[in-house]
This record gives sequence, structure tokens and C-alpha cells, in this order.
Amino acid sequence: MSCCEPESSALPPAVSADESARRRRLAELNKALGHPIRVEIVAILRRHETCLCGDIVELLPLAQSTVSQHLKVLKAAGIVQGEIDGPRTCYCLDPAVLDEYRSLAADL
Amino acid sequence: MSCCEPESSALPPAVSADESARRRRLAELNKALGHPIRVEIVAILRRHETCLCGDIVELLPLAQSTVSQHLKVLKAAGIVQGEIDGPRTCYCLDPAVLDEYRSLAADL
DNA sequence: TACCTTTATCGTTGTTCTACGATAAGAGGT
DNA sequence: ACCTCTTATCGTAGAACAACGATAAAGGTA
Repeated sequence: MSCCEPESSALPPAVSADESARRRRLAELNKALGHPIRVEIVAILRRHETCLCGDIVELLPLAQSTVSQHLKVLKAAGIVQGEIDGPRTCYCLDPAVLDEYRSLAADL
Repeated sequence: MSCCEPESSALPPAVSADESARRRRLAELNKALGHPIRVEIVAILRRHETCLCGDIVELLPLAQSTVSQHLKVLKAAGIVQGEIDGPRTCYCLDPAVLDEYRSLAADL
């Protein structure tokens, strides 16, 4: 019983559809960022040493195909955008989605 | 090229051990919170309708054993604490770990 | 056209996750 | 001691994940 003091008293008991959607979205973003390599990729893009796929591959101890798959996961969640530039692909973060993630995490 | 404007100029190129540990920890927390049911469990505990395992089970469309496994995952990540109270177990959030999660997410 | 470079996708293998029912373990009550 | 209630753990089956090498696709260059 000692661990169960309410931290806020007046909250609606019913679960809105919006809240449910927000939780699913947070779970989706968390899952995409639930691997150390993917967190590191985001950190690399934030640190902004580069945004070319090949350069990211060089910074990581993984095969090119594996990095490409991780980028695909981040892209599917919307965290990262890929812009084809000739034979290369230029990756960058989507700041809005990153904000969405931080906001959802802050609300949890 | 258009997607790659640096958002901050002076950052150390080398990766510190501390940064690496923080990324691993964030990945760990994200993974634990990377399932809709587990996010919902945290929301339930935050909303504070209850903290007894059985009551959580009643709020979810899953078998008791499945809920128990999800609670175990949250417990392993430190997000949740379980306090045995007679034949029951009283679950509650660890506010410090939740803060850690929000802080790491905010820094990403 | 024929290369070369870069990145995405395919196919495979081993691991991990998710869900369930069944069962064990612990606390109380009769 | 026995039974009941609650929760954790076991065992299992199917799905998803993670890594790799091999290969395809797309663009630039000689």
C-alpha cells in the first residue's frame, strides 16, 4: 500500500480514442528507437557529421545491408527522411517527428 | 543536400563512453516501452486507477500470464516496482526512472 | 555501351518477442 | 491440514527481429 499514493487526483477514468492513438504512436516511436544502433544513428544525424548512407555505414561496426535496414525502420516511423541525390541517398532527421517523440515521452 | 543543414556547429566529434552508455540506456527504456500494452500499463499506473496486478489484468484484453510478463519487462527496465502485499502484488511506477526516460528522450 | 559507385532489397539463419494454457508458489482463511 | 485466491513461472507455438552475404537497381562516367 505504501507505493500507491496518487500523484494527481482529478483525471477522467474513461480512455479517449485520442489517448489510445497517442499511446500507440508512442509505442511505435519507442520501438523504432528501441535498438542502440538506431539511437546512435539518430545521434549521428543530430551531431551532423554527415547524412549520406555510406558515411553512416563507415561510422558503425555493421554491414551496409544491416545499416540500410535500420534506416528503413527509422524511416518507416517517420523519424528520418531519405532524399535521393544521384546514386546516393541523403538522410536527415525530421525535426517535427523528433519533437513529437519528445512530447509524447514527456507526457507519459 | 537540401536536407542537411547543421543545427549546431560546435560539437565534439569523438564519442564519449558516457554518451554511449546513455544511448544504450535510452534504447533499453524505449524497447521496454515499445509495446502498446506496456505503454498502457504505465498510463494505468499513472492515472492511478489501481496498482494491483489483478486490477490491471481486468483492464486489459489479455490473459493474466501475458500481463504478468509485460509487467516483468517493465520491472526489468526499472520503470515499475512491485511490492508484495500478502497474496497480492502492488505495482507502481518509479518516478525517478520515468524522469530518466523523459530526460534521455528530451536530449535525443 | 560498358563500367563503377552507391544504396536497397532478397533470402537465410539464429535469436527474441508475444501470446496462451497449465502449473507452481505464497498468504490467508476454515 | 486443506482450500482459496492471487501472482509468477514454465512450456510451447507462431511471429517478428537482427545480422549477414549476395544480388538488383539506379545514376554517373569513360
